[in-house]
Amino acid sequence: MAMSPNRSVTIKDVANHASVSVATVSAVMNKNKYVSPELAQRVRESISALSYKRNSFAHGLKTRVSYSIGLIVPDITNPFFTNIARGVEDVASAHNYSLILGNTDEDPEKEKKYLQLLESKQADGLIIAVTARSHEYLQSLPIQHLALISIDRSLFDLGIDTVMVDNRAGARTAVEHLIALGHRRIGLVTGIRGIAPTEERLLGYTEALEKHGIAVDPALIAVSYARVGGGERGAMQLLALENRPTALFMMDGTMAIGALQTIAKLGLRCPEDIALVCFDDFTWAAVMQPRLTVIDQPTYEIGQQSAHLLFERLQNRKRAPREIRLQTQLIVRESCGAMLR
Amino acid sequence: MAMSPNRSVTIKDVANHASVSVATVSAVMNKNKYVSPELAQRVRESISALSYKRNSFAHGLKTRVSYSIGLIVPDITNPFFTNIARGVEDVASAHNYSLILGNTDEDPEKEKKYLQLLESKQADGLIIAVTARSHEYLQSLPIQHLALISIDRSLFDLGIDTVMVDNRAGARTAVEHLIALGHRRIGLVTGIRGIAPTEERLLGYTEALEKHGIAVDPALIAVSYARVGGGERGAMQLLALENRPTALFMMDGTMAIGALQTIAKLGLRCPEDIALVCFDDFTWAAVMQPRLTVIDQPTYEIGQQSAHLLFERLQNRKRAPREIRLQTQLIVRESCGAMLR
DNA sequence: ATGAAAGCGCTAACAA
DNA sequence: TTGTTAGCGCTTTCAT
Repeated sequence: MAMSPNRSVTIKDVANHASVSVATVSAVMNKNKYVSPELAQRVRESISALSYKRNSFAHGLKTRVSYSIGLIVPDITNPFFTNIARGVEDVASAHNYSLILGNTDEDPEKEKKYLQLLESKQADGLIIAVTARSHEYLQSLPIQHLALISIDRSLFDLGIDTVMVDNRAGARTAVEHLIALGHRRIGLVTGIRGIAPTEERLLGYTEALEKHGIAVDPALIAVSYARVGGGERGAMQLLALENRPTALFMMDGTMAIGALQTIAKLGLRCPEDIALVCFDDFTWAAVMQPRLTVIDQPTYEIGQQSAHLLFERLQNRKRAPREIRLQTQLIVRESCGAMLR
Repeated sequence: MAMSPNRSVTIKDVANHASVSVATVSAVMNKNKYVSPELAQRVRESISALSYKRNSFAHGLKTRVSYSIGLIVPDITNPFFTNIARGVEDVASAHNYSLILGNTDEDPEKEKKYLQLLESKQADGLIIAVTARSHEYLQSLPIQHLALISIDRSLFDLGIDTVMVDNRAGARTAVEHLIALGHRRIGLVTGIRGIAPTEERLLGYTEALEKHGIAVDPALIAVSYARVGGGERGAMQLLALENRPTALFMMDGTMAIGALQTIAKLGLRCPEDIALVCFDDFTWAAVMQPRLTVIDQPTYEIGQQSAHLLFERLQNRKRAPREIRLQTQLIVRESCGAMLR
């Protein structure tokens, strides 16, 4: 597609300009051999005079390192992943690595496509929130080449470094908070099944109910997807019930927005008629109506830590896989109704 | 940093496996030469049998195209840029290009660093929201190599394709809306100076006031930066005035969040005591308190269009530079006080 | 219709 | 201490 542009400055040009060999130029650039101060100086001057920049194709062809890593998430537009991306990018950039971004929309086919792209680009590493049942692709990857870090979803069983949140505890906390507030019929709107956050939060929800002797009513569990529209749909399903829940636990922040809209559309009030708690905090949570009670996830840290893990592994391929579980935090605001007391 | 991994499958392996020459393999991959159907088939089988993926270093070294483009924005965490990124990524991905992301935080030094990174990575193109006065770097870039598209901020004067919004009209609309609502003392909180959105919106603000015979009061203009904290600070500066404004026009959505918080902190109500209009809409605008009256920018489209422009230019380096101005849209909700009537 | 081989720009082993 | 050169995997001209 792109037309071939004219030649740019090569290491040979620098060598000629400084009247040294290309090996010498290479040596000063990589500081991996002794070069006399005078020559080194001359080379540096030529480099800046010609504003030479190393061709990373040639460099990578030789060394097999690309100085770039991938980040594959379902949707960068979800603030949860936006903040993760920022965290990853900040540490990648500090290591002089560049970040290649991909959105899967939870579609295994798109995931596969990005994986192949990154493989052919020889990315040194990859941080990925895998889609549901995508493990077979991962297995077939030349994993020894690509340092792999799983985020949000666990691949620890496959021996892959993982950074995620304690979903079960988070969900338990949320539901117990609602129970403490007197709720017995607590509706749950989940994201897609088959990914760790959904399954673990589901478990936490169940545990909390059982612990307090409340039977789990399958009718109160709506399976949906992590978008505003998914929240609207899931909330609608539950609130349309004859014997509708008095509280809603939404598994994702974007879904909580949707739930709020559905509640309003039905002419109900939150928290007076329906209490609401959700995962994910927002920068603007304080100016929402009602102000959301949330299970806050340390999003930026997830990004940071996963990138750290990645660079660690790049340096030591054989260290044992690690699973980092970050803690969530209940932030009580208005939507749960606690302020009503 | 990364250790050298073991060899992967090369074109030579495929050639051996299919008992043909590497030239033939290359020909079937690139479909640029006649290859007999039988050989082509054999090659294709070998490729998938060995799950061969072309080494993009070698490919790029030869062809000088990297199939990757850069996107440099101030902060991906600002929803305005998040949506742009999604738009860019979607079309890049459709072209089998990958997207390299960078955040500048409006710091010209960071911008320079990314520019160099992308140059050495031989990115085929770059979509950038330039920082204030960064034009000298851009000039020194081997622009003939790198297709450049400017977004949000204009570089059209430099002959560079530009996609932006009609800031002046947007600001005028916002301010006239406030004037129509009876406001005379309209405070303005700007982002950093020296970038087109700030300067053009400032112009629109001034024009609207003058058109209605209202003198521009410099005390009502606070210069700040596009973050929640920047909005808090800017709003505080204006609301602390003895003769404080009755309405606030915030140049950015994140700043509007900050303004709302400041208004609340001062014990004022929006819109009853202070009316508010801002640039940028949010997915969750409908569930904010108050619901924000905004000048909506077509963020996703900015991303899409800029990427289209980029691929267009990649195909035709010499077409005349184009400036695309997208229109904004006033969305009247509660924060302006229009609903109070 | 297919293959041999040069060469893209760089690194690193080896020579001098 | 510095330079010569092979070769990374691919594309493409030129032979055959």
